[in-house]
Amino acid sequence: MKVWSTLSGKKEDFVPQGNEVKMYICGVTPYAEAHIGHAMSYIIFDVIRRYIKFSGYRLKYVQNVTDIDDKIINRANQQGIEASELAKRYTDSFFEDMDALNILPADVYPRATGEIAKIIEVIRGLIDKGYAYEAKGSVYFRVRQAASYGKLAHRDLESMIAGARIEAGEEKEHPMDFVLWKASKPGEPSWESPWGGGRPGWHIECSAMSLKYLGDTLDIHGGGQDLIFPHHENEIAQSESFTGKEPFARYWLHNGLLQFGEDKMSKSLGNLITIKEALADYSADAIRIFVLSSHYRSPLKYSREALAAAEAGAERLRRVAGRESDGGNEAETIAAEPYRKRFIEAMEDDFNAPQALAAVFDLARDINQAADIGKSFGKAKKTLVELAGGVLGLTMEAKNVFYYEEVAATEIAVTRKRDIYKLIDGVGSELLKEGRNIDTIRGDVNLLIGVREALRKDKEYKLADEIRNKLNSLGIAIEDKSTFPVWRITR
RNA sequence: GGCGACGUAGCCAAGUGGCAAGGCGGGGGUCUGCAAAACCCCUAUUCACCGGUUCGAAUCCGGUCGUCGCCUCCA
Repeated sequence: MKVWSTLSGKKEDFVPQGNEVKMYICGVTPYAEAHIGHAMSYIIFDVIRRYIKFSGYRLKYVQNVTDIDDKIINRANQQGIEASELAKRYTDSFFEDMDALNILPADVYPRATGEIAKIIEVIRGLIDKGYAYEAKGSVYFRVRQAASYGKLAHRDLESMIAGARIEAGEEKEHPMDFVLWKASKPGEPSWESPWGGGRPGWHIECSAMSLKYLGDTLDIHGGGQDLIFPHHENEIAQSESFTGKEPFARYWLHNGLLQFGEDKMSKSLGNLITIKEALADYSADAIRIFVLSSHYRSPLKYSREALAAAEAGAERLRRVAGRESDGGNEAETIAAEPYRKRFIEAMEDDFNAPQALAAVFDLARDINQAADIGKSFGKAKKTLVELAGGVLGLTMEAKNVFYYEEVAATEIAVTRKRDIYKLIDGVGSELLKEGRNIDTIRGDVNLLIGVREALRKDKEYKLADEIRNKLNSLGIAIEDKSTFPVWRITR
């Protein structure tokens, strides 16, 4: 397996320290709803994690929650609630989103506010070793002391200062020094420390948590490209200075950022679409396919067209997964191995999900073809579910698909004589309702299909087609299979 | 200003020296009472532009134009 590491700037052979891969992915600061840029990042690392497990490694996955910081405090003040309450609200919401996107939960979700003791221990160690200093109740990291500062972002201190957008805090020795412990102002959330009341700086929590839960050296540390500098650079400086061990993380993986129109989607630009909004319009599978159809290190542009295309592709995979192998000749079963091989080769090469996905789509076509001509495809379907479901994390659940259940002839006869348009109208008005309940129309739709089947039998195609067309325009698609009709809600 | 990435069909997007993956869309066909779904065929002689290296370049080198990211909170 080859992985591109930001630190070396090239593809490297992936060799973990032991057979349990230690993976740390930067989590969120819960002060607002998570947006689809977050979805992109966490889907990518979910797939990477699933693939590593698929290859036979054990794995421990840690993701932090930065549940205290300036933005949380400010927002909470605006809303007149406690910072902890705001953080909890959005943390809960974040977990809901992750679950809805079929992202496997981390093994540990440490919270900054739950790890104060470890954070203080690390800061104290850094002070003792001369890498940090206290000033007016805050503690800063002394960047000049970390010889290799800038190695991840591939910059040196000089060129960073040349950027000239740095405001030198008067308490800092050097403009690039960053805060490890921030003295709290009156009324702000505060924790006791050797330097007085305060709260942890943003970067230190990740160092403290990864050291605590994964040890001095991680195998994979990941996050969005926007975290390379300063966040991950600072993590390296803190962690390696504290432990005296290099490297802090063997492989640094960073995903490209989601763009919205011409700009990056970000909280500060306010041009974001939340995960919940996206899920209201598109299935989790569609969002995953959208993300995985581009390489993880490349930027990706959000568009309704791209999501709609992904949804159509997702629908095709769902249908394949739902096809039943009606026996067929096992000896003639289609070979799934070539696809599996292609899939693995693609993923082995720096997690080339677009190519892996291409193999999945080709396999899907092969299965459909086999199904159409009555060949057996049980094993191939199993492979499809294993790869697309298990590794790429697609649910492939056909939602809102219903099978016609036979209706008594007498009931059909009675309904045929009465106003079937009324039935259709009833179905339509329920479908258009805000909090519509599909269950309430199932019986009526089923009855309409039963009537339609009777009409077709009697070759009264005009009315039969009218029923189908009317339901279709209401968002109910009917497929007349050779055995029995299937209907689905299309919107 | 410094650092970096990218520019491939109508749209999204792989490929990084040897005949241009995949998805969506579009056109034609098979199946069907007709549809839908599925399947089959077609849909980039060409990879922003210009020049160079090479037997051979979308892929390497130089230049031009354009887009985006980071350098400041951010997945």
